[in-house]
Amino acid sequence: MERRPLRAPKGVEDVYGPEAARWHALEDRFFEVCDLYGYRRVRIPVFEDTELFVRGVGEATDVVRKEMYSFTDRGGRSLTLRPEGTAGVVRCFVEHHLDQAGLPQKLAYGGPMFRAENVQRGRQRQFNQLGVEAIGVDDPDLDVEVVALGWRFLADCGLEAAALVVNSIGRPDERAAYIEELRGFVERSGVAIGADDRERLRLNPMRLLDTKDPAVAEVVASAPRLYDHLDVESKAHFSAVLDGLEALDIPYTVDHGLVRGLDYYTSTTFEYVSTSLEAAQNALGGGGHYDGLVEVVGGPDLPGIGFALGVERILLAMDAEGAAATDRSTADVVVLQAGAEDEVASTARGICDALRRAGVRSDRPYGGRSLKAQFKHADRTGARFAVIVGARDLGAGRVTVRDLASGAEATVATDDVVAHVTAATGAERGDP
RNA sequence: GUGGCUGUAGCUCAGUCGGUUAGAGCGCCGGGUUGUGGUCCCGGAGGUCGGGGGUUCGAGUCCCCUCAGUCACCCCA
Repeated sequence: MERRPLRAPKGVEDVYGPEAARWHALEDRFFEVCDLYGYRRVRIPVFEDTELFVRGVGEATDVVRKEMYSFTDRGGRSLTLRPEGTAGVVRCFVEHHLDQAGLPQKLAYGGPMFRAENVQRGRQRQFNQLGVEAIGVDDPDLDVEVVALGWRFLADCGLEAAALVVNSIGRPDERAAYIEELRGFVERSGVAIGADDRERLRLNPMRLLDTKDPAVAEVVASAPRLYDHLDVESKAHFSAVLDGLEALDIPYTVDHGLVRGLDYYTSTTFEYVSTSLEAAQNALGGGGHYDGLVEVVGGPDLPGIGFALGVERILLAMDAEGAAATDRSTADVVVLQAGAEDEVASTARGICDALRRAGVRSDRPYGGRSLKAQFKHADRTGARFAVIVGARDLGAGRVTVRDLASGAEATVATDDVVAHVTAATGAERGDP
């Protein structure tokens, strides 16, 4: 039989040890902030009907054209591992008629997303996002709330080198006229257009606005601006959003060249970027309005706005800024055995169980090793106390409790161990 | 898909001009102490030198191929 060690597939990664604790802390913090803002958790599937993404995200997008993990199931259905979260949340909203539960529906989600891309720093094939969606009400103040939620969360993460970029890309009808004008302008300019940009011009001319080609960028810089083609209503909405951000002391920069990669975006769009990361992976997250999406998925004509943040990117930014990772201990108490007598083992087992039932994180060094080795194990867990169970004290119904930091020891009746330990740890926490 | 860089112990890495049995630090296990950890001392386990082929008396070292990882382009989180 083949014994070659198996490795995780390219583009996925294991998270373990202190790093896993960091992830959980980050996710917990995110949902706490969501709770503060009234966004309720929604759990949506990891795979969906392929059609959802083709329609929702858009056929012309890179995501749909070449990055989807699609497969056919045994029933012949085409399914796709979700490349992003918004389409699924909106599908959930439509399918369960959540509009009947009152608008706006404010939802929060998180989890892995999948894109068949080439791997590099800050970009995996399975990556994790945290996001919110507010569906059903068109109000610039709701835009402000969504943008603020993400901003405050990033601040909670200790990210100081974060920046907010905002833009408005208007409604599809406003864009249609502009796109023709842009295309004509670029063609008339006579600039040499590379293969990449030619493709963009054909499929998704808006993307030309963030071209990497300096010559094209120069032409685009002098091209007419989309923002100037927005009507009074759209501009009023956008300036109301800006006013709201200012009122909340959230710093932003307006970039009329900010174009997002997914087709469903309309109106307000924004990105959170880290100035402590290289440009290739400086996007911590982004979002915007998606006013046609609910209808595209088969629901009523309702607006929506949301964002998604990349967990890996936030962690990278935290590393770059030197934000401390807290490495929590895995036990408060470790119950050791001096000797292998049955009574010693069963007492140790019982004490450990009693501690756990009392809510004290407890562990035992299994494997019948030397007391010295057991102490080393206790050290590794970061435990505060070691309880030593051995024949010497057990005859008197007692065990030893050692404070691993100070070395102070107390001899305690086996029945009093839980009270002794909870009193000591409780006093430290300041509990009554 | 394209290009650069890197593959030696669990981890980080050294390995001279091609030369005897491939090393170090950390980590792990054991002992010093049969009831006491962190420090210290001693010992031990752990390697298809990414894989295959070639050159050579001799290859971790040179050449070719290949695989993997990584960074970057594109695009994004």
